[in-house]
Amino acid sequence: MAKPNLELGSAELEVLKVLWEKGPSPVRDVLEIMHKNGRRVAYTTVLTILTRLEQKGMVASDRSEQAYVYRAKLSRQRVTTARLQALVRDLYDGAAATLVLEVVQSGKFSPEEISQLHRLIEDLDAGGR
Amino acid sequence: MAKPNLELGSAELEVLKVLWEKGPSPVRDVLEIMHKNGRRVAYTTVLTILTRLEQKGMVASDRSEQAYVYRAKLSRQRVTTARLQALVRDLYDGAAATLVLEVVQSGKFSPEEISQLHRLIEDLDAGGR
DNA sequence: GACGTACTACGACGCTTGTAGTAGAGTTCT
DNA sequence: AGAACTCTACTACAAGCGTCGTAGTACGTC
Repeated sequence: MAKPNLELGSAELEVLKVLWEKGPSPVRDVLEIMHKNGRRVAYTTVLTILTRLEQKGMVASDRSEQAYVYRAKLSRQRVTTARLQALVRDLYDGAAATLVLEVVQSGKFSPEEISQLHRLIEDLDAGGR
Repeated sequence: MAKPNLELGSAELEVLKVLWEKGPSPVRDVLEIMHKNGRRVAYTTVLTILTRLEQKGMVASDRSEQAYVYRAKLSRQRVTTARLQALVRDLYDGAAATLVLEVVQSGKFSPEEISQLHRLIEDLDAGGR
């Protein structure tokens, strides 16, 4: 199975996100959700994006109903980790810890998030050995 | 001061990375380092990229020597955190901890790195409250 | 069966990015 | 001075992406 190229534009990502959160949806629904999120795009724009995503193998469509229903073929986690790994690889030569260090030090995390991270890493540290 | 748009293409990022690691450099040096890294590009390509980066305000050039010497105007950390934050915002509605969880679970960290992260987060957790 | 409505197919356009060639200006060597 | 070399400015071009219009098709309603 060919590894799909996981590079996505911002609009493509936004459409995918709707699919992840709402599950398989027709174009109309995707459009409405994007409108609710403050993104003003035309119906045909969403359709075009979905068509392109399908060409890239990232979504699939079913035509049992009147309109095509699109669903994501890649999990959010898959896309996320691929992107992060690319970031780590490109900018840090693979030193993931360094990146996390810088990110955490940037101070953009709330205290609750830090606690959450703390627990998270602790579990990993304990479970991983 | 206008907040620069931190969106960068992969080639632009690669050039910036050289400047971060080697410090201010003329085009020729950047080119040679990229060649050493296995990236076969033409001199003029690097020049074009640097010129564009300068237009975007991400690098500056000095002409005291024969050739322009370019230096990065943004720190690596700045770019990294901006990118990560964009990722978190776009894909996770701001829930950074969730993202980190997924990344760490992806298993791309070595035990040492996990320990390192552990200490890191612990310090933050202690110091932050 | 004609009409309105919804959906899809196709094409188009402008901007960005990756890539590079060519021409011209400046520097150096002889 | 002339040749060789280096550097920059300008131009170009293809691919990718965000955006959408238009035209055609299918379906339900009067």
